[in-house]
Amino acid sequence: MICRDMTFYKEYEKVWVAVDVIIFGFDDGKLKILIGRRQMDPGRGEWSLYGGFVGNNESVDEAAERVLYSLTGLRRLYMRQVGAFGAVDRDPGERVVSIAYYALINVADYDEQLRLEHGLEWVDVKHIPTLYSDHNDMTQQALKKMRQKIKTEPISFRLLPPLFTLTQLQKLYEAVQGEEVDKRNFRKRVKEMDFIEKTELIDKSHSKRGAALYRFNRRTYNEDPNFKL
Amino acid sequence: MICRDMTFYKEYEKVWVAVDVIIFGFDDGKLKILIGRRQMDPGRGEWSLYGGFVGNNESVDEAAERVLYSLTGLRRLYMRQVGAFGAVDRDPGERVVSIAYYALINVADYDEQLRLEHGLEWVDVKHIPTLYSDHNDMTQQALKKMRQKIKTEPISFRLLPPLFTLTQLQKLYEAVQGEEVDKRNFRKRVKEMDFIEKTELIDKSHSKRGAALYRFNRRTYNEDPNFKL
DNA sequence: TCAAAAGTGTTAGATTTACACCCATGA
DNA sequence: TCATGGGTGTAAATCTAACACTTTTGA
Repeated sequence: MICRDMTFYKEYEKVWVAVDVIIFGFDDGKLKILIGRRQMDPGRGEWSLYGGFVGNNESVDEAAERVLYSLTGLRRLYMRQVGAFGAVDRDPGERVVSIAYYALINVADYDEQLRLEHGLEWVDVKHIPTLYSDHNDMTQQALKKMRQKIKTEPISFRLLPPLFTLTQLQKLYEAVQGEEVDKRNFRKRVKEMDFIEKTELIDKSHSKRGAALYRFNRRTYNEDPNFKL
Repeated sequence: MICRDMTFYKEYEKVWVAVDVIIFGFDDGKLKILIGRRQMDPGRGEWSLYGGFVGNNESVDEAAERVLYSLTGLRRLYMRQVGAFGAVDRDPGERVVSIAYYALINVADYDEQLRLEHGLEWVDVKHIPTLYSDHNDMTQQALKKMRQKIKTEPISFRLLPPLFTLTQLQKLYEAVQGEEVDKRNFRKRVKEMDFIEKTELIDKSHSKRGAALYRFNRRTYNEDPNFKL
C-alpha cells in the first residue's frame, strides 16, 4: 500500500472483521443451505447465516474454517471465498466488515444431533426466507459463484456421498443450475470423463432395477483434469 | 496462559481494513498495471499496489472508489472486487485485512502529470516485479477475474478510447488473454454484435490506408446484451 | 402385470476453426 | 513501387441439442 500518514487523523479506525459461511447441501433432490436463528442482538431471532469474528492469531481463511468446523465437526470441506461485504450500516450495532465464504458438504456426513443443537435448518435455495442484514445478498453471490464453479471443476462430488448414481449426479446438477438437462446427453458427457468411475456396486434403494454406483477418482482426475458439465 | 481470566483475554480484536487497487490499462499493445514505490514503513521503497484504509463513514466499495479517484482523478471507472486478503502476517507492521479491487482505465484519459506526481509506472502484466506483501497474489487473482469477465461482458471498451479500430480491440483482447486469435474469425464475431458500431471516421495514425473507427453503443447493448468474444 | 426408474444412439443444426489473398496509401 | 497494416469468405470439423424406446424388478 502506498498511503498517507495516519498519525494525525482519526479518520480511520479499526473495525471488526467477521466471516459468514453459506453451507450448501444436496438433499431430497434439492440444493439447500444451512441457516439458523440469530442468537444475539441486534437481530435476535432472525434467520441468519452462521458466522464469527476473525481472531488475532488466525487468517481470515482460518477463521472461516474454524467457524465451519465448529458448526459441522467436519474438516477438509470444500470452501471458497465469495467476497467482502462492507456497507457502513450492514450491521446495526457496530461497524463490521464481513467476508463471506461458501462451503459444500455431503448432508449424510452431517450429524443431525449437531444440527439440532445449533438450531439449524436446511432450506431450499429456491425458498430462502429474508435473512439478517445483507445475508441474502451474500447467499445469492455465493450461489452464482458456485454455479459457475461446478460447471468447470469437479466439486459436485463434495455434495454427494462417495458412491453415487448418475441420476443423483444429474439431479444435483439440475438443482444447482435450476434447469433440467437431457439424460442421454448428460450421461454421454459423464462417460467422457474417465475420472467418474463406474463401480460394480448397485444401488437398489431408489429403484427396483437398481442403478450402478459411480465414484470420483481424484488420481485419474489429476492426470487429465478435464471437467466439463 | 492457563488460568487467565477470559474476560480480560481478548480473543478477538478490531483490525485495520484497507483496500488495494489493481489498475489495468492498455498501452503500446500491452496490458499493464499501475504500480508505485511504497512510501511508508514497513516496506518503504518496494514496488506496491496503490491502496488506503477504509474510513469510518464509507463502505469498503466507497473506500476503493475514493482511493482510485485520488490516484486518477477519474470517476465512474469500471471496478470490481477481487476478494479479501487476510493472512495474519501479510502486513509486517500491524494486522491489516485488505480487500483487493481491480479497475479499468483508458490510459489516454489518465493525466501524465498525476502519474508522475504519485511516482507511478505502467508495467506490463507479463513482467510484474516482486511487489510488497501479497500484492503479486492479488494481481494474479485480479487478472484471472478480469480475463474471465472480459469474455462475457463488454468491458473491453473501458480500456480503449471511445473510438477504436478493430485491430486495437483485437490486440487488447490478445494482450488480456495472452494468446493470439485469428483476425477473420475475430471480426466475424464482432460483426455479430450490433452494439459495436462502425462510424464514418477513419484512423490514419497507425496505417497508410487508414482503419475504420468503431464505437460501443451502450443503448443498443442494453436492448440485446449478447456479448461473446 | 405393471409402474417406476435405469439405461442406451442417431441425426440435424449450430458453432468453431483453419486458412490466403487483395486493397489502399504514404513514403 | 513497395512495404505496411486493413479488410474479406469458405469449407471441414467439432460440438450441441433434440429426441423415444427397451430393460429390470418389486410390489
